[in-house]
Amino acid sequence: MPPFKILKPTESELEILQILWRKGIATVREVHEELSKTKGAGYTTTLKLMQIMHDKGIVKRDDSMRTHVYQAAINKEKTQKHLLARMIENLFGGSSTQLVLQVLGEQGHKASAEELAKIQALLDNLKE
Amino acid sequence: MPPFKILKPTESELEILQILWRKGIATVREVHEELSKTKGAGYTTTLKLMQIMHDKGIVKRDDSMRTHVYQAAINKEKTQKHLLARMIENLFGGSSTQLVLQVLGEQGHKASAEELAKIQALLDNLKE
DNA sequence: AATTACATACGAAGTTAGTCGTACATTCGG
DNA sequence: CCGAATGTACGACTAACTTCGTATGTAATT
Repeated sequence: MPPFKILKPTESELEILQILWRKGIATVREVHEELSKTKGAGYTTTLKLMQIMHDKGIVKRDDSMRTHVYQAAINKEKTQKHLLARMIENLFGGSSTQLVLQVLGEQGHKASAEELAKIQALLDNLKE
Repeated sequence: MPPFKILKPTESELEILQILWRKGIATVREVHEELSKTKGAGYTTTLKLMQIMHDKGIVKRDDSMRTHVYQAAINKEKTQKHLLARMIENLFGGSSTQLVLQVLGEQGHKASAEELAKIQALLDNLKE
């Protein structure tokens, strides 16, 4: 499965990936505009990061135009699962249940009825 | 709240913290023995890391003996909550429910009956 | 046509994490 | 008492991440 060699995007790469996952496709400038809202980095910094991500295979791009158009090359859910697994291993001694308990027990955890129902369904499934 | 200035321990630091959280107190050698089970780093590497952690205030130590005795200086639950919050924000668009669904839906999620009961209890509580 | 604006490419510097070698001090077994 | 074992301290090296400046080329404006 060649498309998922990249298993550990850096923090900056994650910020960019999130924008790409949300927008689908985007130019460097568009990504940079988004990024500027919460971060103070120059345009060429964003450009360089996205070029490096391209080298690594994290993003794909269409460079048939002068202004290149980027999109994520790695799957959002798989990336989430992988990083979650790392956290469970590194921070919760390998117990995903501990993590769930920590999250659900948190103050201000708000979930809609539908979401709670989904969780309940999964839980019932696990019970036998 | 001065005791929690350190909010982002590195991966290696987390590995060491987990051991200290479990053992309570430990010498460098004890931590290193544990670490060696899953990692191939030299003794002085572990030593150096723990010295750096001490400089940062992540661990405390008793150096009245020749062999220093270390313990974690930051709270396990607070560290977990903090890093979890970061991940929810950075990777799950702020939705902790999404994260829970992701974890519970994972293949190979194994939990004992007691653990499932705890989760169920929290869930009932949320449904109120 | 000339100037301005905007795009990519890329070298280089600053930072941090992780690794280890080596020096040196203390303790222990013979 | 002497050598081996064990401890800390610390400098240095590598690799990765992030940042930016500058070069260069293309499009647009006037």
